Amino acid sequence: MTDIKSGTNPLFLRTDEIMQAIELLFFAYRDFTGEPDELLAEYNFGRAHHRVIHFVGRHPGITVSELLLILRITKQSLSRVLGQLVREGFIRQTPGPVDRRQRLLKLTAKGQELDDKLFEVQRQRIVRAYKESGAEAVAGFRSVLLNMMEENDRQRFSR
Amino acid sequence: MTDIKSGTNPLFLRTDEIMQAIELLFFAYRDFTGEPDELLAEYNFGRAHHRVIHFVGRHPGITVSELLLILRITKQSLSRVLGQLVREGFIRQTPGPVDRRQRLLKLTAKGQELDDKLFEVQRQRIVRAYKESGAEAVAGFRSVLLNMMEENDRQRFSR
DNA sequence: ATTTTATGTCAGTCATGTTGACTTATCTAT
DNA sequence: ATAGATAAGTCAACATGACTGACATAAAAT
Repeated sequence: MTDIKSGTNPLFLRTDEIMQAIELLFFAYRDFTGEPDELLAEYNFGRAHHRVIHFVGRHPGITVSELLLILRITKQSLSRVLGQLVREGFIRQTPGPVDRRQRLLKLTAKGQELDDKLFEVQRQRIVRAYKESGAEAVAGFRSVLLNMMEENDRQRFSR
Repeated sequence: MTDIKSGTNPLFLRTDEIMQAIELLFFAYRDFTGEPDELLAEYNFGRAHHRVIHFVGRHPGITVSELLLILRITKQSLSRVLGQLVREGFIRQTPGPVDRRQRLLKLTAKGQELDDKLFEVQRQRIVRAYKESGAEAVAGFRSVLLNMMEENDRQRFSR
């Protein structure tokens, strides 16, 4: 049961390797979100706004409940940031053509502009890391992260 | 300048690949922190407590200012969670033997026990992801995350 | 003796999450 | 046609974890 104690444990599964993985994720995620956070602060927005802009940008016409499923937060939490984004003209809501209870979400030109800016700072960091690591490493990076997330979300990445 | 428009752009640097990287990090990090968060909630602790327990566990005798440098938060923020952990007997503070202004931090047996529990849930997720991806993928994963973080923190991982 | 450093504390604010209760409009099924 | 379910929104209260700014104490360094 405890791989830790069995001598046959492959190197990459040893305790200190796992410990390093935990810290790698902590430091990389902290820096990955740091630059966008600075940019968002200029708009008096936070990371929650970023996530909404990102997923609406990626899925134009997404409904509120679909967005809630992705973000895994309550509608009250979403309501606050989404309300701000709509009031300030970053996101537009249109009634669903089939089901008129739905509010389909889309970025406005202003919202798209912010989305582009946010993407650009993250793109630069990722491109640098990808270039320095090479195509093969990138495939490994993708595989490990995919296997680390809950199974039902992995489908988003199948092609 | 814009690699996006040049046709010579390698596959793994294309816009949609970078976009996927952003989402991979979001979903993987969300699930990576989800289980520890549930465990911590039983103690009325949050993610901030986890980080303190983790880094004190990894660096017994660390000083408050060293911890602040790693976490990149203010001492007032640290003070609240550290104070709780000390009052509730998870961390012990001892005056520095050389510089008596310092408070060297160590986990108590109780703190070590929680650290072990937290490590175990994260270990299981990482081991699963590592096993399913293989040793080569793990090397790529490490490389990309290392190159994604700020340079001065990379030294922690050099061996 | 003075200044700097390590740590801690008080007070107030902000962003982002939570629970619970309730409303309105609209769709679905009997 | 009506009853119930669903999509979305709102009000209120609360917790966590970040922030700024001001100030206090003890010990080290100059």
